[in-house]
Amino acid sequence: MRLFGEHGYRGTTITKIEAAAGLTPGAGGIYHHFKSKDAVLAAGIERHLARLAALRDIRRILTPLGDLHAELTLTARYILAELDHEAELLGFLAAEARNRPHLLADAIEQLVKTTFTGFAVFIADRSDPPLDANNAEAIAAVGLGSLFSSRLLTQVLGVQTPVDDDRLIATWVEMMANTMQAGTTA
Amino acid sequence: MRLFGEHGYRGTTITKIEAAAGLTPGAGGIYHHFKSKDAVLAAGIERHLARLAALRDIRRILTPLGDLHAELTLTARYILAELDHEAELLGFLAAEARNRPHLLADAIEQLVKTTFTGFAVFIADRSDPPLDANNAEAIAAVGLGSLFSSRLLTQVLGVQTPVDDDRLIATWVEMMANTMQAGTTA
Amino acid sequence: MRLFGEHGYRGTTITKIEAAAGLTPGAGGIYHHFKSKDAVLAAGIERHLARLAALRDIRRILTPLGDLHAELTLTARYILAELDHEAELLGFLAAEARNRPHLLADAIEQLVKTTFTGFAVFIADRSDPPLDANNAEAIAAVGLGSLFSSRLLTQVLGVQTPVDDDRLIATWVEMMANTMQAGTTA
Amino acid sequence: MRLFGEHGYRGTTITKIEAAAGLTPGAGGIYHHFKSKDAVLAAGIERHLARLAALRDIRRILTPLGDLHAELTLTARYILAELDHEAELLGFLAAEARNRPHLLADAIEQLVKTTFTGFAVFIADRSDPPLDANNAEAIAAVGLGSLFSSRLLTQVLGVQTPVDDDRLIATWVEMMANTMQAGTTA
DNA sequence: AATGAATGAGATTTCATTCAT
DNA sequence: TATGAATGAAATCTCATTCAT
Repeated sequence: MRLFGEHGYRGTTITKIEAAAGLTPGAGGIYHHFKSKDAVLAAGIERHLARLAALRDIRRILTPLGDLHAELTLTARYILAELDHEAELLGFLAAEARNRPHLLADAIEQLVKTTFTGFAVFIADRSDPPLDANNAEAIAAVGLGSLFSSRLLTQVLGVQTPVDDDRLIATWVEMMANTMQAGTTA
Repeated sequence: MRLFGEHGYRGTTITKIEAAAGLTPGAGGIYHHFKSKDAVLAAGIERHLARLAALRDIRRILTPLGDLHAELTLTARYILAELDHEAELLGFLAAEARNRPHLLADAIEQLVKTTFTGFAVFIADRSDPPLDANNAEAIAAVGLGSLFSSRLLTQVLGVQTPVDDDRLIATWVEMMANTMQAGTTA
Repeated sequence: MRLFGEHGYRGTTITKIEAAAGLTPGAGGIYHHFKSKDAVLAAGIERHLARLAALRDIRRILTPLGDLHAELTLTARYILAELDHEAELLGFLAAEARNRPHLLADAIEQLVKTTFTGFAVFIADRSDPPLDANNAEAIAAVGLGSLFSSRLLTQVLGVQTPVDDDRLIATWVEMMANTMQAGTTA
Repeated sequence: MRLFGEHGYRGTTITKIEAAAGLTPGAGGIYHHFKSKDAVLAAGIERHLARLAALRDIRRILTPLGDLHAELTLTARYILAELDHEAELLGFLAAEARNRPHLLADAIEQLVKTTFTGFAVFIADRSDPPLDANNAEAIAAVGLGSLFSSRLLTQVLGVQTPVDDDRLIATWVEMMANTMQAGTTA
């Protein structure tokens, strides 16, 4: 998966995979373990998905601490950490999402959608006054977008953001908390 | 560039490019116009960069209208429109950023950094009370991130976001305005 | 087709074909002329079939000469000559008929069936007294079988028959004429 | 031998043979029983040859019954039955005769020549008036050819003959008897 | 400027065979 | 005797690039 993440599907040759796995390069040794190059990738994605599934429900870490700022900070840190942990998968998704949708649709679903929904529910619940689902969804989109973006820019596009994590998180928490407490959106 | 954006560098064969350009596929006709496949790509990127350069300074559209909400709405629309317009380039960047950094480093700089800096200056100036550069930068990062993310997710990862543009922009404007007027950050 | 006839489908490597065609062996040059190895074979078979089609109707050479012996001798010579001419195709058919029925079904039809039917009609017509279609068919099967066999044994199985063509034909003509004139079959 | 007959030499992989033999496919288990793939085939052919050797002399079934028609019918049935019984070997011979003559030359000799010689002797003896060896040989070639052909066409080329066995044999017996009793050949 | 044709390099995959366990 | 694992060799096919016309 490291190779796939770094060089994309085509760029990751069977020969390189074999070399990286300690097999004689070019001897076709992986074919005793996987049916095809596609199958190697599928197995790699599967492994990542299994891990993601274990952490599927973001709400598990969104337990009320009584302090909204603390909760938001924790959430932000958690999401960034997760994205970092799945950097390989993310890089690969970015490079190949349009080429191999069949393999990746599920991976993307899990990486993005559940997080999004979970966060929207959290926002609706913890806002004061409580927000309707529509507004909560929109706020979740804006909020998560900021965090995703931070990693997509660096990990996918290779841009170095001029704001470090601590500052980003602090600002983000402030903005989210403001929004959830003022609670007035269109 | 459409081909490069859709299929990546390796996936875009010289033969396909020739076919798309009205030359006989496989006859090597492009080599009368470009020195190599790399040169075709470089020229394509160049063209996009030229266009971006013309729009380089986001501040040109951030002229004070007197109404912060209106200004922010305009800004958001403009940025999303720009990202849509450069979808091909964006797609290609995502797929190949790690493979061909030499060609793309500049493109990315221009696409992201200038927008970012310009927006940060706008935020610093229009906040009430005025913010220092540090805080403005962090807010710009969060704000722009949301917008970038919206396009990166759909165009690069192929995820369909459950919030449409109008709602996203409205919410985003609200949050940004709140932040810029309350002005209290860590 | 010579190569396919001699070494079968798998035994005829693209590399050998290229070498035989004056291309650099192993450089994939045929792929500018044929889509795949299968297509090379298909084109070869097509060419043979076109030739067979031109000679499709054996009855054209079975014109009445007034002399049954002469007619039969001519027929035998003609059929053996045809089989010799299509030796490559025949060899290939024998080697691959069970592996690649899709490509070869037509070829076999033309090589065998039309000859068979045409000959049966001739027998029915020229027998004295005339024979019904059933009997004529059976005699055609026995008669053509002898001739086919002579070539199948040598060309396909590599057996050298101890009887030369002239003697074989003379005997065959005698037996056929006997049968067609005595005319009593079960 | 079933595999070799169905898929040819190259098409029959060691892996398939192992699977069919109840060994773990791909583990190389046959190499404890045979030195090489060639040796597996050689042993298979050997076994068939042993069987053929037992039946080597067609004359054993050509014992005079006093009734020529009956004797010929029996002979025809016997030969067709033998060819059916050795269908696997026959199929393999057709597919590989030109590729692996070293392994098969003997097999073919035995399958064809002894039958041929035996039958020629029978014809010479039982004809009335007795025929010289030359004529008998030619008649044997024509006669056996019809029977061989019937099986070669169906088993090797996959052609369905429009004449069933009973009718074929009846006609064949008639023609052979006619010839052996009229006895006038060129 | 365009094309038909070719080619070196390299990609994925298959397979007979070997070998330590 | 059987197996998991590996490997050299080779097969089909792709592709960027060149070149004479």
